Amino acid sequence: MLDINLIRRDPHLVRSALVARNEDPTLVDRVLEIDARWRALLTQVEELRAERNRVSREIGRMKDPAQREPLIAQMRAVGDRIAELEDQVRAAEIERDDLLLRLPNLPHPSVPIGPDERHNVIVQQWGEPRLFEFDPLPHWDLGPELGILDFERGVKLVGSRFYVLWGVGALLERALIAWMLHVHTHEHGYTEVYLPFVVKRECLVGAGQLPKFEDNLYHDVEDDIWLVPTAEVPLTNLHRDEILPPDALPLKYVAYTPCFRRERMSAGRDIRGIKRGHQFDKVEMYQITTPETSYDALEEMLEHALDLCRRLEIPHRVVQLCTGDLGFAAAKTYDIEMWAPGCGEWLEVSSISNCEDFQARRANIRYRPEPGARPRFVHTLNGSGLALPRVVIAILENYQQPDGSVLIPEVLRPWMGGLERIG
RNA sequence: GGAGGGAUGGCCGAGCGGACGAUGGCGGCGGUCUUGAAAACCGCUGUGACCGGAAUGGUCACCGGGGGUUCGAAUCCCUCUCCCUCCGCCA
Repeated sequence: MLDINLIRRDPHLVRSALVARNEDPTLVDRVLEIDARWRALLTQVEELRAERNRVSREIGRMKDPAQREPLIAQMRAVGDRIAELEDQVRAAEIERDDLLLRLPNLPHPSVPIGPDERHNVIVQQWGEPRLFEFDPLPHWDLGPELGILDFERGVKLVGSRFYVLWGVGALLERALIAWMLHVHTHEHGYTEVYLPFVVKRECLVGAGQLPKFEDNLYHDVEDDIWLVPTAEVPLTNLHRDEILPPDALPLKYVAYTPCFRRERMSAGRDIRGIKRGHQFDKVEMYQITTPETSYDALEEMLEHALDLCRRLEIPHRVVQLCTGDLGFAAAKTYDIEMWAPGCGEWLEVSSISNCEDFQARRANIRYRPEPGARPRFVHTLNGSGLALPRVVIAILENYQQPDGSVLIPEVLRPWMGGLERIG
C-alpha cells in the first residue's frame, strides 16, 4: 500500500508511476477525491464526539434531574447525528482503502521504463549453453522415459497441470530442497522456518495478493482459509502488527513450502511439462530490513540465489524487470533464468524483489530505530532460492546423455546417497 | 466434538456504568545523592488518525475482533476468534 500522505503531497509522482506500469493514472484522482470527503466527514464527527464527551461528563456531575433532562435529550440528538456521520465516514473509508489496496508499488528510479517484458534488461550471464552432439530432448520426454515423471497419474488424481514424481525423481526433488536449505542456513545466514501452507485472508491482503488477484488463489470457502501461492505470504505475515525492537534487523528467513496457483490467467500457456503447474515446490529467501539497507540486501539475495545456480553448473542469466513487467508489490526485481536446451527456452527459476515498505504498510510491520524512538515501517524483500520444478527441468535437459540417462550434478550427489546418474 | 473459565498498557495485575488511556507493582529512561556503583528518593514511560506552518498545541479513537444498549461503556448485552482446565477422539 502506498502512503496516503505521499499521494496527497505528490500525486503527480504516483500518476507517472502508474503510467509506467500500464495502469490507469486517474485512480490517483479518485483516491484524492474520496480522501478529501473522508477527512471532511471525520472532522465533523470528531467535533460532535468532543461535544458529547464534554456534556456527558457534565451530566454525570449533575444531581438535579430537572437540569439533566434537557441535556440528555439534546445529547441523544447529537448521538443520532454522530451515528449517521459515522456510517458515512466508514463508507468513505472502505471506498478509499479498497482503491488504495489496488494501487501497485512505485518502481524504484533504477528500474528501466518499458511497457512489457521485451524491455527487460539482461544484466549478466554465466556459462555457455552446452553443445550437444545429439538432439537434446525436452524434459516431458526424458522424464517419462526414465520412469521418474508421470503426467497421466497426476491427471488421474487431480487433473491437468498436476504430475507425479517416482523414485529417483522424487529423491531429486527432496535433495534439491534439502541442499538449498542447507546452503542458505549454513552459508548465507538465514534461519529456516517451517510454515503453515494455508493462511487466513488478511495475510493475503498483507502480502499484496488480495484484493486484486483472487483469481489465482485456491480457497476453502467454508473456513475462509487460503492455500499459499508462495512462502512469501506467510513469511510476510510472521511479524504482522508487530513493532520490532532496535537491533532486531535484518531478519533473514528461509522456508520450503509447496505453492498453489490456479493459473487461470495462463490457461493454455506452457501446458506441456512441469514448467507451470498448479502445485510446485519452492525454497524462499526472505529479509526484513531497515529502509536504509534494503537495496544492499536485494543485491545480497541475488548473489545468494546465483551461488546455487553456479554450484549446479547450469548456464543462467540475470534479468532486470522493467516497469511494465514488475510485480504488484515490487519496487525492483531481478529474475534469474536457467537455460533449458530441450525445450529451448530460458526458465525463470528465481525472482528477487525489494517491496520497500509496500507490504510493511499493508501488514503493519514496524521497527523501533532507537529505544524510545517512534516506530517506522520496515522494508521487506523476497526471493526464490530456487523454484524447484524449473531447476529439475534444467538439470534433466542440461545433464542428459546420448544414451538417454541423466548425470546428477556433483553438488547434489551427497544428498542422493552418492547416486551419480539417473537411468 | 461436549462442559466450564479467561483475554486490560513491554510484563504482572486492579477496575465491573460517570473526570479511566486506565490504581498499583515490575521492567525501562532521566535526575538527586555517590570517587564509581548499589540502595533510597523524585520525575517520565503506549499506538494510530484528523486539524495546524509549527508547538513542550488541540481533538478523536484504541482495555482480543465486530455489533448493540446508554446522555455516557474497559465495565451491561449479542456474536466471532484465540487461550486455559476437564471429558471424548486421534496422527
